[in-house]
Amino acid sequence: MSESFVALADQVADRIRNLLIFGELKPGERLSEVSLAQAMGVSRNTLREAFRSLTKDGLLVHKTNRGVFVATPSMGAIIDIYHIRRIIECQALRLAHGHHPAVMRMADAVASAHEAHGREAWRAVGSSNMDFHAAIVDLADSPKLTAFYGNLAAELRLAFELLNAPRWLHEPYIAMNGELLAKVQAGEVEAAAAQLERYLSQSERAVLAAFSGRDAG
Amino acid sequence: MSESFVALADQVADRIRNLLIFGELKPGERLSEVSLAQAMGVSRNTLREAFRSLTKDGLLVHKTNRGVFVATPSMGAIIDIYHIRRIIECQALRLAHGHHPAVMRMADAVASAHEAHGREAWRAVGSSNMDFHAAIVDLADSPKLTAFYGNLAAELRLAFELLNAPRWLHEPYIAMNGELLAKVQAGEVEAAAAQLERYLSQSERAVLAAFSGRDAG
DNA sequence: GCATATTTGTCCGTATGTATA
DNA sequence: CTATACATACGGACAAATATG
Repeated sequence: MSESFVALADQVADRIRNLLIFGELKPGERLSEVSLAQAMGVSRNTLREAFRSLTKDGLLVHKTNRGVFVATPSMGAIIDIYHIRRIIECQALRLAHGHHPAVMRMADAVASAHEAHGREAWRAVGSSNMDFHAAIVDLADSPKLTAFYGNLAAELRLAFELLNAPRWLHEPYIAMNGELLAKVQAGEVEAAAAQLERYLSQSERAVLAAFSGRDAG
Repeated sequence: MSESFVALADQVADRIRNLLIFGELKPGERLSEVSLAQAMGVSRNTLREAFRSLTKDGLLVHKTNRGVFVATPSMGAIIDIYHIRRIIECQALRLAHGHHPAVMRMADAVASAHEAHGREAWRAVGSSNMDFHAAIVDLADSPKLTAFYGNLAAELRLAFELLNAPRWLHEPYIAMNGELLAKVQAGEVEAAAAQLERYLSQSERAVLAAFSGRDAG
């Protein structure tokens, strides 16, 4: 349990990451060194180390002599993320065999998305959908790719938070995830990859549309 | 020129990165906070921030209460890296069109590899080869993917350094890079992708063979 | 455009815990 | 087992840059 003791700065980074994921820190918001350090009960130096970690992950942006801010995903960043997702996720599907342990995690994600849909818990639907795609990436059996994808997903989460339309963003994909899962379980990986390609393009268009339609000023 | 002023910790991280790339810091070596901070003329706090950056990149590993060490790529890590390279580079090739600006960088890399080969400068051959593959990734026009690939390449460089057989590791691929370039320029992207797939598998086997054959104790 | 307050960037001293000889 | 060396973390200090009135 106390096996891998993580450094304090890493704990702080994790706490901030959670604040970001749960939307308690809004994109664009400035994070004061002194205030946050005091609020979290750590020194400024420790907090700065945590900042550096999160900046590397693209969750915070660092402006010299001005401080760190919660990253505000740009349209270009979103296009980039979906572009990479098409490359990585579709290829991971092609390499998949139906009895890979990650397939069970895909099934679990579909189930919990359905359950959350019944409760009209749209943000929970979104989380399940993201679990589904993380499981797809895990089909590739690559720790480094999994970690990289985790960063992309976290940044995409910020964009979803910014758009603040969880039902519109997540509901349409519950059924599609189910179809995708069925194809993978049936071993029709090429068909699954082709469908995911269209799927991701549709999702990208929806996000970008919502993005350009937001407070246009 | 002084447009983007980088923070001191970033400058320090870059300097350490260069020491790693040029093999002046060997894999497994420990980096003392006090010594290095003094040697580089910065405070320990600043150095620790740099350490955190490089640890995120996988170039250094952090052992709690023991300090930071130059990463020693494991066999598993190398397999992972080649696995990801096949996914990313081959797909980037498939998406390429022959007049993409990155194609010129591929050609430049082939030319400088030939030039270095004439001088029997094998490490320079290796650098050119890596430039060639970085250019392939740039065919995908994805800043985040380019950055991610840069991390993989830096870690792979550590492995090459560890093996210390630059000619054996790099010479065989000069010609292959030329063939690959020709196919891309001719628009035969699918053939190029197939060839790169075999190419990378061969390279992986060579690296792993050298890896298991090194000081087996 | 100027003076002032705030905040970051960086460094130092030091206390504490942990690992190793 | 003791001693030493080192990483870890904290708080204070000051200059430089930025924001504010």
